[in-house]
Amino acid sequence: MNKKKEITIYDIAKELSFSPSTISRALNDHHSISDKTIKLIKETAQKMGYRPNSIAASLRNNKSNTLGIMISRINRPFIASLISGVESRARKAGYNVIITQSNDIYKNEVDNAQALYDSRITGLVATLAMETKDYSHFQQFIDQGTPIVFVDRVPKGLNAYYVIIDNYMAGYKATKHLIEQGCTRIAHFAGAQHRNIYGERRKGYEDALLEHGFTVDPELLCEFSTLSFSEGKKATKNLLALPNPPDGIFSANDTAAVSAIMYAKKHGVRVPQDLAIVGFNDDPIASIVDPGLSTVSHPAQKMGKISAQLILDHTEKDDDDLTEIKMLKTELLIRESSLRKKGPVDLPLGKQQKADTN
Amino acid sequence: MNKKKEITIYDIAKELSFSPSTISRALNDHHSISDKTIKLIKETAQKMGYRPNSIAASLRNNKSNTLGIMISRINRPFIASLISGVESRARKAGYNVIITQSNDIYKNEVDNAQALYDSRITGLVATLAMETKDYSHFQQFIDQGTPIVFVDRVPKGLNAYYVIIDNYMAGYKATKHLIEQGCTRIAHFAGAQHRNIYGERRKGYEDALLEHGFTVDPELLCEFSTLSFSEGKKATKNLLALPNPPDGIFSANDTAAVSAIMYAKKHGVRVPQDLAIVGFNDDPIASIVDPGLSTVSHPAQKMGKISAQLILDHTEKDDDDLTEIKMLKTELLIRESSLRKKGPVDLPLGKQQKADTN
DNA sequence: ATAGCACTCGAAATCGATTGCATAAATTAT
DNA sequence: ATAATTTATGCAATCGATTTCGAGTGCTAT
Repeated sequence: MNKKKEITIYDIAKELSFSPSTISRALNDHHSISDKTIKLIKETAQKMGYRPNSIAASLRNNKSNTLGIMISRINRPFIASLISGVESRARKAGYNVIITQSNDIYKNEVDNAQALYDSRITGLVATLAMETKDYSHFQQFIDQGTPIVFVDRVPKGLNAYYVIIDNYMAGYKATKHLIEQGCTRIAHFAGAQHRNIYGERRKGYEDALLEHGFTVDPELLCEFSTLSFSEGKKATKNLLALPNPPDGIFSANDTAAVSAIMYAKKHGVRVPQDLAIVGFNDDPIASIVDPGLSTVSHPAQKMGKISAQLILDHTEKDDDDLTEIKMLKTELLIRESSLRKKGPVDLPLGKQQKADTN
Repeated sequence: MNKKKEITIYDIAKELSFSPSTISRALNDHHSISDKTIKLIKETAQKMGYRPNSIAASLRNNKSNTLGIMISRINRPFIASLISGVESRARKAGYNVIITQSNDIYKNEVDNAQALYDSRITGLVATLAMETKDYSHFQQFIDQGTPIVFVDRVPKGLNAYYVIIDNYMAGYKATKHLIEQGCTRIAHFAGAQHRNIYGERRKGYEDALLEHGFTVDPELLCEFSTLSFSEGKKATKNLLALPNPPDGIFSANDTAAVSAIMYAKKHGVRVPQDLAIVGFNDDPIASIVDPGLSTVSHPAQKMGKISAQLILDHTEKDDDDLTEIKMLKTELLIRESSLRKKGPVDLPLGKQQKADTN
């Protein structure tokens, strides 16, 4: 092996006949070292090719300059944006970011929690796996005073920060919008009901119906386990085969909503005239599908940045109270998939396209 | 603060009147500790709530059980899948994964390289920023014997592993397919030419044209800096306004290709009859846009897994030769955007849809 | 002139896990 | 029965940076 020897502060100390303490202090701009000495030491360090060993520093300081992320799967637009936000904010502050994905499996989430704990992360940003119903694997972080920020899919009642959106109101507004567009039988594609976001979106849907004089028809309420493309397709098929099919669908995500649009189109059901559809998330596919999918947009990147910031701020405080809840605004983006009435609408017109590169 | 004291192997040692050495060995199933003692120590560790401090282990072992990832931006389907593959393979082997994104900016890439180096990562998986032309920030890893796996967007001539696809052949086949579909004036949306993937795709395009008796018309060669949606739209507009507009486009990514489809549709140009289009990557939008976008699919997740595996395998060898090149197969997925001729085609029919969840 | 203070810097302990060397006991081989 | 192993464990150094005590120098104020 041809490994070059690594330069440590001891090497610099020997070179300059200083003590390692002085080197360390100089490199960290400690006030008790003269400017001249600091300059000399930094220049020498540079010249010798010194690079700090952050592992050693982490051990000594008992903190790792690392944030941990627990998510279901990276390969989803909302999640990718969330991570992106966490990473960019964290790195600006000199923190690394470790990612772990559960693939929505509870056991993976527990294992990942162990791995992140063992890495002595400074803080944790977590969205729950679809399966997760027990939260005891988070207790170790709380016991150690390691701040947790739960984002989007969150548990109830843990001593942690929360960064969420108002799912109830978003579901309410989306359904109300469909009603205003003249829909009288509105179906709902719902996710697993023990997960807060799906339960709340559904509640918003139901309340909007009830407040406008409709009833909640169980026939029109489709509960999905994953809200996948194929699940959406199958549900759409069933709905359209009903003796009294719906004329509107509010889907708890865009994937299932898009599958509904595509199925409907293929079978001669006009969107939005025969079937108006609203999704959730504003994934890239929402602005690509034809007709464009009306949907609820999350500020995903922003949620990530805020999550990272909460942790960074927390480490500078000395109290261990962290019950702050940040609820961010969503926006109902109205595209063609739900726009039946011409003329002015009292809601903002959604963006039609999104730029992206590769 | 209410932090519980952390349990270390010293605490276990005191509790059981063993030495810390014995505790350490027992927890690692060292052969020189009796089964009985191992069992006792592990049970006690469990009972006391012991959790290993991987930072301390990393310092002592001078390796971190961490892989580093350098990518342009997470928020792209190909990249997200790549990361997903690295993460899942790495975690199975007990490694953490640190992500860094450059946003295609050279300076960020250099800074991220420093941060990853300072974290003493076991290995690095990297795809280059669009801007990057100088590779000296990778030298420090090579000097230390830290393996680098370059994926997709790779530099030339560094002592590293490579995981790539045959961009030349993919570009050649895509163009040939358009020719076979009857196109006679085929445009190309090209990316920055100093980046290998875009240069190679273009070369494949040009050679396919030449070999089939066409010439390369500079008017039809559009070089993009980012291959974004808006860039694609503008280029399509220009092309269609030509006195002699193209009847086919091979785009080096899907985003620009989809923008071309949407622009053409909006302006009464029929796809594929008047304008056949092939993209690259098989992003989710490719199977959502109408007509479905023919495209070249990458095995992104697999590339990630292979990259992680190369590093894991490398750490078990003791030679420092790492010039292995893995070239993976791509597949031309033919959808409606390029399918002019009915009847049998000598290429496999692409998948029409992809499932995803949220 | 001497106490008081600011400024520079060093010695040594510390963070927690690992491991080469040494030791002692137990088992096997000759 | 004695030598040769094997088994089981401890001591102490080590990884590299940080930090608590000090200690020494030079300067100002009284």
